[in-house]
Amino acid sequence: MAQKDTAQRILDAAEALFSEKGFAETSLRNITTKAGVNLAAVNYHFGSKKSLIQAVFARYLTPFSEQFSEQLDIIEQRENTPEQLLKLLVLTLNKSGLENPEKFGVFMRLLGLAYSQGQGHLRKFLTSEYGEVFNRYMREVNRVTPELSPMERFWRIHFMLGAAVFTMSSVDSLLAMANHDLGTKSDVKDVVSQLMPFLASGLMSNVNKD
Amino acid sequence: MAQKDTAQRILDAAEALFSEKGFAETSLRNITTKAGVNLAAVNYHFGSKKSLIQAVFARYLTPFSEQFSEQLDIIEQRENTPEQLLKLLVLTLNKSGLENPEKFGVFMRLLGLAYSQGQGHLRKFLTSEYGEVFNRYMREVNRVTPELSPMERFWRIHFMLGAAVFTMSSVDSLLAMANHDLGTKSDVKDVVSQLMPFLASGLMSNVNKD
DNA sequence: AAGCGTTTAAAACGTATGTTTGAATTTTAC
DNA sequence: GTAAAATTCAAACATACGTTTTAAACGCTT
Repeated sequence: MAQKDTAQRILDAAEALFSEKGFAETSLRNITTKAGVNLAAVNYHFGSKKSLIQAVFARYLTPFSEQFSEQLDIIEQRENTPEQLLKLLVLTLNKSGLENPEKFGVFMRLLGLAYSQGQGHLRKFLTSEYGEVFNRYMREVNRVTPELSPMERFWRIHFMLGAAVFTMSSVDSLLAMANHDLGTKSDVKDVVSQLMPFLASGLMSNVNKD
Repeated sequence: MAQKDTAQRILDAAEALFSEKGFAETSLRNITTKAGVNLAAVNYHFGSKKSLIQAVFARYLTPFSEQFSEQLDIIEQRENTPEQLLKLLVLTLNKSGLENPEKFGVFMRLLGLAYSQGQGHLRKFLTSEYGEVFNRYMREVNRVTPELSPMERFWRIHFMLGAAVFTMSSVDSLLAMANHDLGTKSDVKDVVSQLMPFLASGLMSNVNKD
């Protein structure tokens, strides 16, 4: 293959621009210019803009879901706490190429976009491709929260998802704001370590734990 | 004025389409067709698409922020609890034309879009127009959570914001999903009454309250 | 080094967008 | 009732988009 990394360059440029401006607001000309490749290269390597969007997600999610699946094999065979289940998530994120805080923010922003700008084709692609692993995780959540009614559990999960995705989507700008206004020097790790007890506390709200 | 409600019809159509598909994905031709008005009417009445977007937000936020400001006048002169401050928010929402659960979902979805698809001009418009009221509310939050460090408070507020906006953005489809899967008959009111203790619990996580 | 499949390149295509125009129409005001 | 102003309308404008096309350049195998 001549200059094998053209597809990679496109993916890099696309994910950066998507996470900054969204899918519809990012043109193929934007992407190819930033990537330093010809306009037609996108359609040559990926077929269409839609497929490119899916490929951007797949590059993150495929290694993640593989790692996650392995971890699920383990924890499915032991008793766990809600905190452990949360920790498993961030641990797996760190193990699948997302240890870089910058990459992590980009990924979460893309995840947020998948929800807010979900273009139909993306929703279908994600659930058909990664739905099974997600369901396995949810089964574990059920196991560790037997005190919650199905309705309570359903909504609290979504509250948690919202807090995580929403905050992490703009974690860089929020960090800049916080560090400026409060004179601190926090980073993404600090935010995550604040987020987890928040989520755990919300999930177990009104549940007597002793 | 000839047929005074043309601007209103445009706003109605625009807010519905924006909340469904986002700003960039909604064309002026979409909007004017749905509104049953001429294409040029948007530019005649609002000047541009950007101004139309701002007008859609203003129609909700201006009455809300007025109501909210009055409520702040009251609670600023007494001691409050975190729960009361939360309740004040949903109470004011109900008092400013958002008591209709359907409208409420639309508004929250727009709010989510303002974050994820924030087009710059929107961010500037919102902070310059409603920033002051927001700051007054934040000052009250500071007062009722003296146990929290500024950093803890900052992040927990954003976690709460995320949980609320994210969930309420897609509250209709989530409700449909929940009611179908769990065989329940919940509505938006029920979700809000589940959300509030979740948020309060997260906000006060690790704070000894006795 | 010749040939062949793969990749890049420039250009054009068709379509859709936001906006502007200028005339027709309606409403308002006197 | 008529002139003036405000509004509607159909049409065209210029621009940007995703995609396709055709030819040139490249890399590998023989």
